[in-house]
Amino acid sequence: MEQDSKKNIQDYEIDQCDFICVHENVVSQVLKVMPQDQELLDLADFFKVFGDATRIKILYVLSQSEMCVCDIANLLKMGQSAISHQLRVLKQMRLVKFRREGKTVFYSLADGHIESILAQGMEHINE
Amino acid sequence: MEQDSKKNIQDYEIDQCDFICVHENVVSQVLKVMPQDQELLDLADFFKVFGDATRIKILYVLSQSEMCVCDIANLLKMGQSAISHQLRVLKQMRLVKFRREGKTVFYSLADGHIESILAQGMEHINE
DNA sequence: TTATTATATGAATAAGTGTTCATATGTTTA
DNA sequence: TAAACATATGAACACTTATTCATATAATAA
Repeated sequence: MEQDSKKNIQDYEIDQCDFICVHENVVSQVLKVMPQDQELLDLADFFKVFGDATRIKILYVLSQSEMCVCDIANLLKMGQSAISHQLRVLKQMRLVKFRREGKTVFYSLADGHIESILAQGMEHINE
Repeated sequence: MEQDSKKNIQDYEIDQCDFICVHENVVSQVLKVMPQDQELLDLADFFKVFGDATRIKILYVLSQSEMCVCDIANLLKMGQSAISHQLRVLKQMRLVKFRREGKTVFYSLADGHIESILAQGMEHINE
């Protein structure tokens, strides 16, 4: 009996640690409720967009006002190309929207989520 | 008069765009309310921690239950060292806390903010 | 003490990312 | 039409970062 039980436990265990130190009950319970791998990858990609100072600054200034590329570049004291590249990233992740007016393109935040997430982040770091 | 005005405008403008395309009123207004540069850098660093699939997964499993390093490694099918390295990052950003029990170290989420931010991210990507 | 186990960490490597430069696209004005 | 302007984009380079490997540290058991 003792031996059978041990055998089964080892069958479940993956060889990730060199030795057996797994709390089976916890692991199997959490495995059940784990979202699909792809969803967590998407979530990481979403937050990755916030994880860059330039993009954070862009999002912040856009939370104050709609703005064209050149305005943003001037505000952040950065090149137009750098800003344009980052706006593309923000666009792809649907964090900003834009409208064209002649030669100028005005960008703005896509929705209220963005400001809300920024605010929560601020709360955390100011604790 | 006309000339003086133009001169002043150029004084304000930074040479970020090749040509003058700045909306001065917007730019100067937003400049007033911009947080300190360091605060936005910290905010980016904070979100950077969420911008990695491994760390997102760790945060997710810890949102379900306190867990030891080996448990996490098994759940994510990754090496113990990789998990340990990432837990250090999470620890430094005060996203997880830990308690020692003999040889084992149990990690858990530092506070409720974390789950809240994860949930908001999920909302956005599931739209 | 020594052996075993759980975790931590430094170094190395591979993969990813942000900016710059040059240039292309698209719009307006002359 | 050509010239000027605002933005977009591909390529290159420097920089960052995640994982692995080997090893160190720390706690327990023999």
